[in-house]
Amino acid sequence: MLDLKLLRENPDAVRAGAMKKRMPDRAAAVDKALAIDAELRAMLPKLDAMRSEQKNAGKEMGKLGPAEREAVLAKQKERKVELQALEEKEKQLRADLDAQMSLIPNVPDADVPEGKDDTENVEVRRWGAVRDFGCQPKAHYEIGEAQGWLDFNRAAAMAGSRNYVLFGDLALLHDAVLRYAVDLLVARGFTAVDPPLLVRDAAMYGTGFFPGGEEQTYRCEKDGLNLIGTSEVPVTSLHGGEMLAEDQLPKKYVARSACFRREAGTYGKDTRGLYRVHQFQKVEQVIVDVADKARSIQHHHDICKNAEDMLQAFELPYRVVAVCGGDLGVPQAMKYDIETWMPSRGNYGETHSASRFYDYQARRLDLRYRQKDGGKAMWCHTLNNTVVASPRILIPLLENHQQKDGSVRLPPALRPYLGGRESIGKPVF
RNA sequence: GGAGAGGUGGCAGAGUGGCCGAUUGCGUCACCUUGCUAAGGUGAUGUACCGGAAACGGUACCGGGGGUUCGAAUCCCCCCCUCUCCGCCA
Repeated sequence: MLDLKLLRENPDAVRAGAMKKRMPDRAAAVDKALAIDAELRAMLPKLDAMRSEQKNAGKEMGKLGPAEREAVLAKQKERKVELQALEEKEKQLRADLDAQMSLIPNVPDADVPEGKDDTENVEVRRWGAVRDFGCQPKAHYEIGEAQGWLDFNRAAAMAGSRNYVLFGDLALLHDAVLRYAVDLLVARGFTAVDPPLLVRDAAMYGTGFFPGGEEQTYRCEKDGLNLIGTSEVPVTSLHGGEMLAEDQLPKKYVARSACFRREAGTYGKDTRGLYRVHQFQKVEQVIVDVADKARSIQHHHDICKNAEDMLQAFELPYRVVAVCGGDLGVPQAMKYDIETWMPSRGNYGETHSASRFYDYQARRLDLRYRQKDGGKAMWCHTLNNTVVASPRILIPLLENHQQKDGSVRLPPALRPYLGGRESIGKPVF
């Protein structure tokens, strides 16, 4: 949610922001919101005055004698009818305004590149040399199925497409990367969190996934609950409705959770393998801090570095891209994606997504803090980034570290999590 | 699933129809006093919105939504949440 004042003072910037995100419908919400706001403001002074009159006259009544009382009472009843009509109108306008406001996207920062979709994201930096295999490397699913680590058919039979079963050492590797990610972040001062996976609409709305993301979300209609697509939702919502003290900030959380996505509208896209699946595990970093743009940007770099350090420890080549306007979501002000080299795709594939929101989520979540020394109540700033999402990260791990015989070398960082072994798998090719 | 008790400001906790935007305590801030790891005194201290250059004035908000009433934190209805007891259960 944006500040209504920003909308009034600089509607062009907000409208241009929505257009930069390639969301013309949402840009239209700016004008709708302003029109409703104008109508509301036109009636408010009159409404407030009427209420004031009504209130004062009512108070006086308590002190009046029976005769005068009758006269005032009659007058009051008249006013009441008039007031009720106005209040009905006010209520409607406020509801409409709120609906439009919740559609208006966060304004992308100046450092967000222009562009229509992910093909126009701009590379910021690159790390690691892409390995020359000297032959066609195997895809992760070829290695995984040959090793008996992966089964898509049985998964599809019981759960539908875009599902998988991990077995044996791959299941252990899956757990190892997640555990490594949690340990890394805990060592850097983050607090581990195990959050709810089923949340109310308010949490989806508060983090900006609703309205708009309903089609991507599994919903338990009976209970009015939603399966999270990322632990960003419950973790950012943790302090929703609270008034934090400035010296409690920043809050730095690292959550490991299952994530669920319907992937509606992606039929025929990334159908093979572990890239696009309905259910996965993710370790997510979330920061809640004071309303300071420079600090948000610093955090943004820090959480990117956390993810990059992990990829470097995994010895996986990656690049960081600045996500362009057209590929940016509704609530983000700026986003970096980290893409890891995936030989089977012959390209970098998205494995991480680091976003900063400023106070956009905090306003929706009613997430505030009080400034030190008796200062004002302020909306917090929020950020988040993937540390690791698996099984997607298993794609580059298997493919980049595969050996000729189909076994997979383990980077030293992961060995302690797999009994000290230097590789997994037997010769299969 | 059944029975009961509750949800009030940063926190604790009063308030059962008008004198309540809300006693009081704690916390916080300012000033004063005094000094010896401290204490005491005085005052200020919610959020949002509207009008205003500002001072300030006004309105709304006592879990959420409806209703009764001239008037609701207070009465009625629905929903949500928390706690206790019983049942069931990984």
